[in-house]
Amino acid sequence: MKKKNAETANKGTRREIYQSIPLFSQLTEEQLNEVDSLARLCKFRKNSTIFSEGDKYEGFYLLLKGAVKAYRITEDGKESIIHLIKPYDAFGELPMFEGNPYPINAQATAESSALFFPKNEFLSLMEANRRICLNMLAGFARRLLHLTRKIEDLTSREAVNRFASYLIEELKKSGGEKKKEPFVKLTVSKKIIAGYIGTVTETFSRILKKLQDEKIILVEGKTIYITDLPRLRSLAK
Amino acid sequence: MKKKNAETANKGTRREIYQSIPLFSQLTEEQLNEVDSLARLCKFRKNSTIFSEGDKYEGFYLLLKGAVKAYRITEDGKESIIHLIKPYDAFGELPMFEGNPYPINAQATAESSALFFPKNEFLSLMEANRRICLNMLAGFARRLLHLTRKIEDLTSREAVNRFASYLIEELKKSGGEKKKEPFVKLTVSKKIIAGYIGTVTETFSRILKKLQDEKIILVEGKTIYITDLPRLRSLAK
DNA sequence: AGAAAAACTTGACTTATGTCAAAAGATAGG
DNA sequence: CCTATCTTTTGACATAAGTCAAGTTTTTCT
Repeated sequence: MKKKNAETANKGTRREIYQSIPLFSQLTEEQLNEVDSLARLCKFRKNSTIFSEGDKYEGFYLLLKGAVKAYRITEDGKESIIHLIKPYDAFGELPMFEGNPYPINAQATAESSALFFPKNEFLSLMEANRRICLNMLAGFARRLLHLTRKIEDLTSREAVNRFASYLIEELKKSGGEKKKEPFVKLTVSKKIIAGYIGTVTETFSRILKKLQDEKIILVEGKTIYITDLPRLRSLAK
Repeated sequence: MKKKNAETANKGTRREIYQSIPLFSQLTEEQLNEVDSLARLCKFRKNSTIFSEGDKYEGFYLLLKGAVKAYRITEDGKESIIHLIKPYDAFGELPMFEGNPYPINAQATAESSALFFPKNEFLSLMEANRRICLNMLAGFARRLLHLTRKIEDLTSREAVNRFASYLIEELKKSGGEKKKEPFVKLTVSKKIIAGYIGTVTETFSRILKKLQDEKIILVEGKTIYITDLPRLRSLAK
């Protein structure tokens, strides 16, 4: 069966995966083995819910493949996207330290697989491993900084600028910055991106059109070619 | 001299202060002594800069008295307020774990005093004290959650609603929720609050007027009386 | 392949909110 | 106590962006 294959394949390369994740970097072989012994592989079909706001907290996840959106539903029924989770990002670690239920919803926006780390076991591991504590603190600090920047974005700039920032960030992540014809492949729907940059699909659609008219980007389905990186940069400021 | 007085007075009550701060709660007497031996009392005059973006990281602060704003200046010269720091809040801890300079500016918006904890000494203390690590993780987690909510606010709601949320939060903090005539005393200028809720003074001024016209609040200088808490709550949703 | 459901685009309209300008109030220093 | 500075208010105006509605395109599923 295909699934079994994927699973064993993953097991073979887990070591490498762990080492590329900030949370577990700087751990010894032995410590990585301990970490690995806690991990449980989970698969999620597209659109399936991983956890919901208010669910009893069980532990956190480390995305291996696919895409996950972390979101909340506001009182007036609108969806607010907090985070777009990419492979090798951890999610759902926040409640581990305060005994509260999950504070947000997590849904797979594509066929995904993730490692699950159960709360209590992981906490014991942390008790014994200061390195993991410090790494996790560093990870939280980085995220706090990132959110801080996002707030800045939301208050001080317009949707076009926020999208420009988003594109450049994505470009960096994919390493396609230096190519002569840089492009970004959208891994999630435009609706989700719109939500993430804090606007609605209609406005997002108009932004794409405007940027195309000005020959800054070229949209072909889910691929966005950046035809004028300097100007995109200046929009992102 | 007056300063000396204040200093010794603070020293006498530091124990209580530490115990009321989440970061240091659950520490033993002995551990608190260690913490205290690192702390250095600092005074800041109104409008003085505590640290600036890009400054070499030295350590973090714990505000005892006064008020501090954490902010950044965006490319186009506008100020984006990230955090309004109140007594017993810690600030400037983020870079401790990654060796980067201060990522934001901190300025006293009133006569303030704070305890300073130097980075390296505090890190050694953390090495020895898992409890502090876990408490700090919990603190970071709480702040991440808080920022998350703030982002939600900024994207999905209007300035009036954000201000209603702000007022209710302040009311909670001051414990004046149950009084028959609840009120909030603004500790910072309206300009700063406007920035914090993501708008400009003019809009903020209009919001105050509108809420007064609707007999939801009554503004008297720096004091805001809440005359219709249920309706304010429904605005905050 | 073909139908049903999503996802996306486009247009017309409304509105919250930012900007500029000017005046009124409040505050602090000499 | 008075002047200079800073904060807050008010008005007029411009505009980014949300909403509603109706298409069009793409994806998904049988």
